Amino acid sequence: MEKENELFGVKEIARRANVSTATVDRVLHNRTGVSEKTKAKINAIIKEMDYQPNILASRLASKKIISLAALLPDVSEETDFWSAPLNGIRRAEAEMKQYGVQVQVFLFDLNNKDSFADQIRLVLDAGFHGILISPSFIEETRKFAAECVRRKIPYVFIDSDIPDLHSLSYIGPHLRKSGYVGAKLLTYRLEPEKKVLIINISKEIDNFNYLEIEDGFRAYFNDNNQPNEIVRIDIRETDYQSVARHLTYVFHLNKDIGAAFVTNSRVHTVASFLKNSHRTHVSLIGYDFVKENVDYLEDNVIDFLICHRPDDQGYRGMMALYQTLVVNAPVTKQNYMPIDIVTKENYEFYQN
Amino acid sequence: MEKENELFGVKEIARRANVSTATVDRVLHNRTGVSEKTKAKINAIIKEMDYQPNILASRLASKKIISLAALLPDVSEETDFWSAPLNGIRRAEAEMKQYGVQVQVFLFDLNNKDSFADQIRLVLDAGFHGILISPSFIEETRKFAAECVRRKIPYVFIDSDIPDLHSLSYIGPHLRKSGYVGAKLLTYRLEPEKKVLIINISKEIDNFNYLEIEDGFRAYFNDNNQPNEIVRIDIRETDYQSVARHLTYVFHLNKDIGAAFVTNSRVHTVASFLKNSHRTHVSLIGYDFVKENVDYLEDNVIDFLICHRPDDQGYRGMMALYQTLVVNAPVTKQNYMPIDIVTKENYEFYQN
DNA sequence: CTGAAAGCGCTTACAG
DNA sequence: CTGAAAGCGCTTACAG
Repeated sequence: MEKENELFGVKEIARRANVSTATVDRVLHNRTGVSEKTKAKINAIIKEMDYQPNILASRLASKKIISLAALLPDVSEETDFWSAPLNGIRRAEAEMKQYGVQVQVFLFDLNNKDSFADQIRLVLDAGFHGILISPSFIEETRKFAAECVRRKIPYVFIDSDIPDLHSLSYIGPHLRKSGYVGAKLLTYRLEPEKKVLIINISKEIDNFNYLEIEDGFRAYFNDNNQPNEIVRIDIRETDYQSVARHLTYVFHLNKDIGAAFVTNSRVHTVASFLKNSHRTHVSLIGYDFVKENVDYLEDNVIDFLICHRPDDQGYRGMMALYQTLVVNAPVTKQNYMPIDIVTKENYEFYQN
Repeated sequence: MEKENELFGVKEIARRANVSTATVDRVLHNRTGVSEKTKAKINAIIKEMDYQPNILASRLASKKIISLAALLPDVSEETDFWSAPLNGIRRAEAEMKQYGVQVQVFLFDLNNKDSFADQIRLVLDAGFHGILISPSFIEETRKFAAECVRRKIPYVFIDSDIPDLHSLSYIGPHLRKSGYVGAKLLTYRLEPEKKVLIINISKEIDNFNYLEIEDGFRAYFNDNNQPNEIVRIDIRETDYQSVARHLTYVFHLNKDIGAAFVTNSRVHTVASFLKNSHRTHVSLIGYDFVKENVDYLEDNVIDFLICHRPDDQGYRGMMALYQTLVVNAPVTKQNYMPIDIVTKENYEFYQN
């Protein structure tokens, strides 16, 4: 007598199709070596059953380990911002380890384009199954993306996006909107005759991110007919002395600056200047939950910090790779993070 | 010849202890029927190996399904707030299904204490392995907790906490700090001679949550020597007519109210009143990302909404139960959610 | 192009 | 108190 009860999963498919489970497995994973005819029959049954593979069993049986790489800027003296995404990546790693997924982290120097290119080489040569990358330099990233496409390796961008590069997913802020939010906060209590200062502190001349933010910032002024005059300054040296020198000059030229907006995490340098020069009445807004900035929040020199959940970016970036490579589930291409507003009063609950 | 290569997991433990894997399994799960001697020997080996069980294999082999219950207020005409935690719970459910975990949701009427008690009965009688609950009514929750403790069922509170009830975890806001943040935002551009209005709209007279929030709100005024006079009103009927009547009266008595703070999600009712009575110059802050409130954000009547990631609360609440029951990992007892500030400019990215 | 058999690391009756 | 054996739902050589 044959077994009467319905079997589960691949066995049931095999029974119905009158083949072995090995053949079912081949079809399930699009492997070669199955006749079109049996393939069609099996696929029909899979559809009919609305078969959902048991990932537990799959990962348990498969000895193949999946290896993911994460390519991020190193934490530097200047900023520990990137420790947050790294945390998120580690969190994802812990969860995925169970499923036979390994994670390797590669760090580069944000002030050194060559180190970025070098690490890309390393990652590419090591043959990872999926890659998370912070696309800090455009041209190098472009080459990287082309190579990944050629090798069919999925890759995810976090923190900033370069569109049209066919990344599996972008996970990070909508920078333009983020600048828009900055402008709202900055003008919320600003008197109409006061000037507003946009400060851009960066060694990279052509950083597209800051331009996006500034664009959004200005858009808010237009959309809301804000009368305030906007003054803008680019500072190419990031050390305190240089920043202070430039700011002294700007404040000398413009007596009535009521608020300042810094387009990145270097806002603490400006805070330091404002404090030293007794200008803490100037509203100050900038980016990122890093220690130096939080200290100036605490000190009432920085009014608001805008943040984009950096740890979640790392976590979700890795999970996006996991979703494609392990679960074989679809992934959203654009994942804009919330634009969080951090103040002296709520920062203690922000980081988890 | 014996097998030379080291085995993995339970097999290796069994080999070293000279017992069968069944016995190892018994020790691993604290089951009865193992002599103290072998138990000690096995435990020593487990420790020595720093053995980590493979949860995949465990869940796959075990036919036992784990069932979790979630007990939440139903979405009502008044508010769809609770759809967000429910979403998070569903998200958790989808992830846990793989591991043989089932989730069942029980809904009660927030305006009906009896329905809360009824659902508690149902949940308790059904014999779930773990329970997530929104402890909306104190006394009933107290009884519920006692019963769970007696039966050794872990339970998690979300959204609001009742301390000293031995819940596995609380996941939700620090209400006092949340009120504090509200005060900061409310006073940020408030002129010193203006009055501030605290509005409490709730049928429940003794709702401890609102008192916590108000306490934090007032604390900010003290800590920062805010000169503004605070006017306070309790409204026991939640319909628009009643609210409008009360507010008309308060605004009649106090000509110089510059800002209003509503201690819950009914802020949209106040917004509606302010708009209808042409008082939109009054700054307005309240709670929760619900449709009606977002509409008034969009309309510039509500200035800020404070939110505590309701979907994450549901998700993390279920995950806490999963951690104890399936992974057997420790769980943080207090999980304060971030106090998020939502504005017209950033709300579109808030909900995911 | 296809299948029989072993195995992933656990758990579960069942028998003693 | 303990163990042999079967099995969870897949995947993987290996053989044909």
